[in-house]
Parts: sequence; C-alpha cells; structure tokens
Amino acid sequence: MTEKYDCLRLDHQICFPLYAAARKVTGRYTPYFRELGITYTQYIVFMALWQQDDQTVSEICTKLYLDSGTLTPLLKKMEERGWLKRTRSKEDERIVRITLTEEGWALRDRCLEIPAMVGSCIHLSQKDAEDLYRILHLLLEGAIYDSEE
Amino acid sequence: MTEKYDCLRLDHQICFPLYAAARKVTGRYTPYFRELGITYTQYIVFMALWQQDDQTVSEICTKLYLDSGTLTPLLKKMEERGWLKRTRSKEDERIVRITLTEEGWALRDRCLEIPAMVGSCIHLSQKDAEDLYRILHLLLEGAIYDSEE
DNA sequence: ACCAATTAAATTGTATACAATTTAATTGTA
DNA sequence: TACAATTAAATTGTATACAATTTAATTGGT
Repeated sequence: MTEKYDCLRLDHQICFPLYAAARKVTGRYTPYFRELGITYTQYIVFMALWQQDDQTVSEICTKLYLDSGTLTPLLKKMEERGWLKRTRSKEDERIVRITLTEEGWALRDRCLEIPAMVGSCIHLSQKDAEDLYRILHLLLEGAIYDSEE
Repeated sequence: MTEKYDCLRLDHQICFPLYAAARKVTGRYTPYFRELGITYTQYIVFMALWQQDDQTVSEICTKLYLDSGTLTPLLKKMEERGWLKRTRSKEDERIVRITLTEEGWALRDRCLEIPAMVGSCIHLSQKDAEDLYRILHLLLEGAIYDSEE
C-alpha cells in the first residue's frame, strides 16, 4: 500500500544516500590528510595538478566541478603554504595559471599510499565498485539534464 | 602500462565522482527550494521529521549522518522561522526534542512534487538507479570499516 | 550519598560550497 | 575605432560540515 508522501521518505530518494555516502567516504581520508596538513578539497586540487601541471583556474574549476568562489580562496591559501604559484597570464590578463612548486610535487609521494589505505576499509565487490563508478560518471557526464524531456 | 601514480588520478578514485555527483544532484533541488525559502539540509531535516515527528537531536543526527555542530544552529534557525519547536525534555534535561509546527507540516504538501521534478531530469535506467541506491546503502550501512581486515 | 565516567547539546574555530555581484580585460561588430 | 557583450577571477554574503572543546545533566560503582 503506497502512501501519498512516500516520495518524501529519506530512504526513497537517491539524493540523500548520495549526499551522506559522499561525506562518509571523503571523511575516511581526513586522518591521513591531517598529518600532511591538507584538506580533502586541497587533495583534489593536487590530484588535478599532479595529473597536469600549469592549468588555469577555469580548467581546474571544470575538472573539479567547483566554481571560482570556492577555488580562488583555496588556491590563495595553497600558494601561501608554498605548494603552488598563481601567475596572471601575460597574453590575457584575465587568466591566472596555477603551477605546482617543488613542495607541491613532493607531497605526491606522501599521498601515494592513501587511496589504497582508504580503499581497504571500503568493502565493495569488484562488480559493485565498477557499477558505482560507472553510474556516478553517468550522472556527472550526461545523465542529468536541465529540464525533463 | 600502469604508472606508479595512477592511483592518484581523479578518475581512478571512487571518492571524487561520489563527492562531485552528490553536489551536482543536490544542486538540482536548489531552484525548487528557493521558492519555499528552505535549503537542502533543511529539506532533509524536514523529511526526517515528516516521517516521524518528535525526535531528539541525537536521533536526527543519526538518521542524517550529521553531528550536533551542524544541526544545532540549523534547528535553531528553523525554530526562528516557525517551522519547528525545540523543547528540552523534563525527564532528562540534556535531551532536546524536536517537533514540527503547523507551518512545518504545511510545507510537506508544497514539497510533494519536487522529487519527481528532480527525478525527471536524471536519466538513469531503472537498473542503474536501483544498483546505485543499493550500493550507496551498502556504503552507509556496513561496507565501510574502521580499519582494513 | 559521593564522585568519576558518560552522555546530549551547544559552542568554537576552521574550511568549504555556491549564488550573486563586481572588476578588469578581451572580443566582436557597426 | 568606439563600445556593448562576453569572459575570467575575485569578492561578498549566506549556509553548511565537522573536529575539538565545553557545559550541564545523568549514571554507575563503591
């Protein structure tokens, strides 16, 4: 017997478990980050830059699905810490390029074990992990439209 | 040919798509919430209370996977708006019980269409949606342990 | 009954997120 | 060439998250 308000149950929506699981999983990284003095958001900025150095703020925004309101202060803080350099482009003064310093590159080796450490605490079957990964990428890359069709 | 640093690629970790997809999906609710004057976090507090009124702060914390540091100020704000009442328990003065007001209950009908509206923008197959839901619940309810085993 | 340990909320401090606006630079076009 | 439109970052303001601490109340053991 379905009820009028069933659609408003916490356990009947996809958004809530997504929101809660994301916080739970990213939270598992925190203890490892603490000894490195970084945060989760800084970690993904590092990952973007380790993968490809010298990117514009916009490029990093796009890759991380974040906006300049979040990234600008974060990048400034990371520059103060000596991990990266913010350089306004000569050809187009609107653009700020982000490049890692030696110190920023050095953190890479210290993070190397973290994904496996966190991964070992997450007990999903190979198939579930692959499915989760695949479905999340659907959500990120095309499954969400601006309006119903 | 795998590379030493492959594990640190943004697209090789489950945490990042989870984090990004969660923000993307909850962001789809925002336009609907705006006309109601609520936020996503307030919405899930409402869902918890519509499902069962008169809960303690701890009970809500547990259900929403949030802590009192997040919920206490949120609940105070919602009380100021007239949506709920915070009442310290007579039997145990440490406990604060949360009950909805008429106004809080009235919002329920105004939210009724939102899940379907948002859902219609998210194009996942029935099977993918079910798998996603199932796997996220695994993560929330048991698949994550304190240490490797 | 005493009091250390525990528990429930609240508080404090730091770090995001993101909408909306602003600033400064560049582009496109009449 | 002017100059409106666009673009890239930065800024402003509001709302979470969450670790760590604090406060006040209750419990459990002697």
